[in-house]
Order: sequence, then C-alpha cells, then structure tokens
Amino acid sequence: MIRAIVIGGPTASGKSALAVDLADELGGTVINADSMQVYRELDIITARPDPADLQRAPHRLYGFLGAADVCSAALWRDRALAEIRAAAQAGRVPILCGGTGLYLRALTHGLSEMPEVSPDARGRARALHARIGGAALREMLAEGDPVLAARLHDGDSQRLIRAWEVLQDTGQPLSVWQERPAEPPEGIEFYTVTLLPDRASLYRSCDGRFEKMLERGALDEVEALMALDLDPALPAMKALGVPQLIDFIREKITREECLRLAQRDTRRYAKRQMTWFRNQVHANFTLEKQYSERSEGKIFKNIRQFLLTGHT
RNA sequence: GCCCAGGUAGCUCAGUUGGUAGAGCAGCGGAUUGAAAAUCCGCGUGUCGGUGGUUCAAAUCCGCCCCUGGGCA
Repeated sequence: MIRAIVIGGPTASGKSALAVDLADELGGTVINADSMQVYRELDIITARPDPADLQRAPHRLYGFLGAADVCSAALWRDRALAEIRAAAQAGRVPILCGGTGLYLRALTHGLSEMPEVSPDARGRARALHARIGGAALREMLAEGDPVLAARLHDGDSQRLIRAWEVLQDTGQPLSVWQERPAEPPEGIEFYTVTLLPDRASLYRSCDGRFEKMLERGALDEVEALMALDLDPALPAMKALGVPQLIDFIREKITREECLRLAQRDTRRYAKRQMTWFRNQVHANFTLEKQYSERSEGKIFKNIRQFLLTGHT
C-alpha cells in the first residue's frame, strides 16, 4: 500500500512551504496539483516553487505542458498517479500540493469512466454557444440530456458546452457517463491536510503576492507569453494576473488599476477555494491559519504516524 | 471663537412635499465529474453622528452637543 500526502488550500496559504518542509524532512517528492502551475510559460505569475525549494526536494508536474496545451482533470490525474507510483518506487513519500480542488478530488475519488472527446467537438460546441447563446443551447441540450439541461443554468457556459460536446461526440448524454462509478485509485492511501486561514490574513497575503510577482519579473513573463500569440480563451491565458497584465501592457488600464484588479480577482479565487476545501474535502487534518516555518509540529507528528501505520 | 459645507452599508454617494432606507464598488454564503486560477447560483451586510423635542409617524422639521473638511480671525 502506497501512502501519499495531500496538501490543499487556497492560494497564498503556505501550501508549498509546508510541502517542501515535509518533503525535506520525510524524504518526499512534491507533486503539483495546481491547474495553472502545469504550464511551462507560467512561472512567476503562478508562484511556482523557486530554485531554493527545488534544491530541497524533487518536484514533479510543474511546467510539464506548454501554454498552447489544455490540461484537464483526467490528464493530470493520470500523470499524478504515475508520479505517485514512481516516487513510492524510489522510496520517497509522494506529497501532492495544490489548490485545484477538482484535480485533487479526481485523484482521490476517481472520475467516471468516459471516452475522450475530440478537440473539434469542443470547438464546434463553443462556436455553437457563441452563436446561439446559453439559453438556446440549454434548450437543445434538453432533448438529448434532459438531466443536465435541468441542472445547469443558462449562464453556465462551460458546463453547457461540455455537456453538448460529449452528447454530440459520444452519442450518450454526459449525465449518463457521469452515473458510472468513480473509483479511488487502487493501492494508494491518502492523508489530506487542508489549510484554511482566517480571511483577513489570507487576503493580506493575496494582496502582497501580486506585488512581489511584479518585482520578480511577471511583466516580462507575460510579454513573452503574449509573443506566442495564443488564443485568449486558452486556460493558460486566463491565469490570474495574465489578463490584467496584458491589458496593462496594451495600455488599456493603468498599473494601479492592473494591480487592483489582479488583487481583487486573487481574493475572489481564494474565497472560492475556501468554499471548496471547506465543503468538498474530508480532511484528516485542518490547519486554520497560514502555514509558516516548521511551527506546526502536530501535522508532522500525525503524518509520521500515518506513514507508519496507515492510521489517521 | 465665529462663518460655511458635510456626517446614511466596509468605501464613494442617492434619498422627492415626513411614512423605520438604496445604487455602484468592495464583501459574504453556496455549487462544482476530463478548460476548474474556469464557469455559475444566491445575499444588502445599516443605532441614517449623539441626544432631546414637534408629530400617529423623523434620515428628512426644530434645539443642544460631538466629529471632519474649508474659510475668517
């Protein structure tokens, strides 16, 4: 039985510091569970681990896709499972660290089995949505997938498009695919730590974070990204701070406005993550503050026990 | 000290001739099955500066006090 650690929580809560401290102490490998840190071109802007962190422990699944690629929960899950097994094989403790709740759940609880949809099915679904709008698309969806059509709102473009592309491409309603059981991975036990800091200090960190990114060269990074001339709808182009910096570079907004918007959106994102980790995750250990230093002896103690006995 | 102008939601402000208040921004709660840093759904959160009075009824009218700008001394 492989025993793996999961560290989840909102952005700027200290996840990465905890992960690297744990990895350092326990002989672990840190495996990224963040949907934006997977893109090579997004380093500073997604606060990827710095060289000092990389020195302290092996890190996996950071920047393994290009910004032109599209990651997904399923793709990430496959890679993460492979990395977990590889780490265990090498005698290292797999430590998953990231703020993407959907990815972590896909890993720990599994995903319903269903076929891949072709990229152009998605393209067609998006084009259709752009042409006729959400309300009309939902009406069309009602004929083939009444379950999802009833559950989704007209405005929920992303899920409507997903439901439509699956229906068209597989001939089966997405809701039917989703009824298939989702199975946790064989042979892996997880110990989940969530970080849920108080709101005021979390927001202070969020605000400070973007300023630091600018100092570290986020602007150059986004300029390089712009030079690739990618579709603005790609996930990597929607990473927090990217749209705002692009607007600033194009002189559509001032630097102050750019900072304000990026900070605000980071706060809102952190709030959504809090909702996820509070309500969707059954944690073995919850730290109700930001992690800093190795002050949280209890986490280490509990994790050691879990690694030894499997008991939580 | 005197004269103005203000004190209403976290912030900036509306608030008709008296009927216990509403916009924007910010915020709060929730959802989440292969794009999730995405995409949605829901929610005004308030000693109307304080106090006394007029009135059936005061954010609105009157008195006194407090605070903040600006001006005159």
